[in-house]
Amino acid sequence: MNLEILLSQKVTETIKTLYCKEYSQAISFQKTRPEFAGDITLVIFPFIKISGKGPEQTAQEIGNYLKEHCKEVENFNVVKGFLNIEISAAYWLEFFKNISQNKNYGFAEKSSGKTIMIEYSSPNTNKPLHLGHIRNNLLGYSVAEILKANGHKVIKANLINDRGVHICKSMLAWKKWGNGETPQSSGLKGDHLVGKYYVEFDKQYKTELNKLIAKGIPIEEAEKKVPLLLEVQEMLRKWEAGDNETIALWKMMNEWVYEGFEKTYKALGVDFDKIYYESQTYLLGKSMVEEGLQKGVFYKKEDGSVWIDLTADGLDHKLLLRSDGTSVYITQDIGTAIERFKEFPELNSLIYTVGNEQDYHFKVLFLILEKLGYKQAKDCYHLSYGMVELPHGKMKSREGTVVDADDLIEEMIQTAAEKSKERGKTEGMDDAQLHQLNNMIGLAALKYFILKVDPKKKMLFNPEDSIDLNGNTGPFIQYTHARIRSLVRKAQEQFSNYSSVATSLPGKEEISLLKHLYYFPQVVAESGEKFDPSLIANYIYDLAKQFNQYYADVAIFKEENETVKALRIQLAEATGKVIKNGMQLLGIQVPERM
RNA sequence: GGCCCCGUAGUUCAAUGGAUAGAACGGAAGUUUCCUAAACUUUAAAUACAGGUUCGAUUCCUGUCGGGGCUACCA
Repeated sequence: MNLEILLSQKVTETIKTLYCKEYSQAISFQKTRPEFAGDITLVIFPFIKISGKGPEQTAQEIGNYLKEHCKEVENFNVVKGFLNIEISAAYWLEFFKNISQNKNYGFAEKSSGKTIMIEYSSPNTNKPLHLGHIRNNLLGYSVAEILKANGHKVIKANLINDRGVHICKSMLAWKKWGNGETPQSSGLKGDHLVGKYYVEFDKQYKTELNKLIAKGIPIEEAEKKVPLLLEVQEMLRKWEAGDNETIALWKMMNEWVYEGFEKTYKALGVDFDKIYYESQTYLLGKSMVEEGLQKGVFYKKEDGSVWIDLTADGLDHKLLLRSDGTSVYITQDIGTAIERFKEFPELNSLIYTVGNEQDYHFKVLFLILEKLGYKQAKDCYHLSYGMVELPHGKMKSREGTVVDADDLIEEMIQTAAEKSKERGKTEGMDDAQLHQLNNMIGLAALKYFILKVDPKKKMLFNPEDSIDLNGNTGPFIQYTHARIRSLVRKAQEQFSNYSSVATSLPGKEEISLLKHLYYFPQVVAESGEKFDPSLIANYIYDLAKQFNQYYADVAIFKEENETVKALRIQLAEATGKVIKNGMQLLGIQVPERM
């Protein structure tokens, strides 16, 4: 049984017996700080009103009672208002027997019966992916894995932003200045080729804008009159009208981009169950605007544009349809959401993995869905993550201040390869194995670097210093795993008996590792509730660190007592398993040797 | 201007309202006849400022200062 639940019951019983009062509130425990003896700590302050005594005396009394009446409690000590409880080695041994037999330790055993759709990635098809997208993809993928581990049915969705004025910008620039360049003719990856023209558009736009400003036209007015902008708007109208030539160009360029994305996704190790295209959902959004108008939720201005008044909810007026009848971002999102409600009536939750710069957008979106009468609006959740910043500020695709995803992945693999070579511990591996290992290590460094940070917080990436491979990093954890596997291999060769059930009581060092393993299921559950992979990342790091300490302190194979030796090897093996399972939830693979 | 988020060692990150605020990198000093030194050990170094709430505040509230985002007929 779970230790906290067990002790909670005992404490409630204790209070009742000692002080003749019911304590109905939840009793909370915390981990005992390492500088004190004990495994788990009860904070006494909430009980002093009931006991009518000082914290130390209350703690003594509760501790005495627990020690006498609870066989799991071996001993206790009191420091100020804290009751530090030592759990018996016998309890830890029982616990260990359970986890070493459970292959999926930490993961939910039963289905929760819930279905959750998580949307992530959602790229625009006008430029290649950059570091910001990497955070999005890794976060979305990891949260999906974590939710599965919590017993939910998960649908991973990718909504491709394949249409809109930004897409037309790349198209127009290519049409004007591309001279028929293709991925084949240029040797460029498709998404990079298209991105090149997106940047080109911006460059030309600015040139034209400056010409207008030089003529003395006020900036605000000039911005709307740049010929290139008028052309691109015309192109969007043609696209929405189904103009053959425009559609053909659009299809061709989007195909280039998809081929490029496919490679990046594969390199990152992310995947999807369901792909949506905005080009196929925006019309539904438009019809929803009609519906909203009829219901009186929306209103139309004289110029024909459609709006919603959200001032009563503390927000602003929001545009839903342009005066020329074309749709905007939120129009499409309304359509997509409603389509999903209809397609998956069983959906318990719909999670959008999108950066926090869109907090306002999603607030508005969910409010509109609610006002349109969709009760599923309350099941929608914006998984809002912080931006990845560079030392000089935000990344901007148009201005070319981006860290390209493909470049960064390649660079990390290179760094890993150099380090592997330098260490020279991989002899006996053929080229393919070595390549696979370096891939694994390079990606672990990148993924862990991003996922160890609380998703809600913005994070900084400095391209000048490459991502570390030592310290609190993915490769550190991988290394610990490789060491453990090496131990286990050796045990299998030299000591065939090691896998028999452990019978030796764990010592102090073993218990501190066991305590750590004990918390894994709780961490998986909490990270699932909070949609926060960083909890798992930090947990695994602490576990690996603790194991390395153990490894340095205790010589496992030197131990003469066979049952003690067996316990240690099994403990190492269990630790390796938790590391592997935890890293899997982060989308990170761990090697058998490195 | 309005709304939202954030200020923790030199740097990058931790800390359900709990004990002496943890790590990593970088700095200083050590550990290899022993299971993988991508490791381990020791060490210096931080809660922007001012109030409030309480047994107790990095955490909650108010204000000041500083940073970022949104406030587009961009997405």
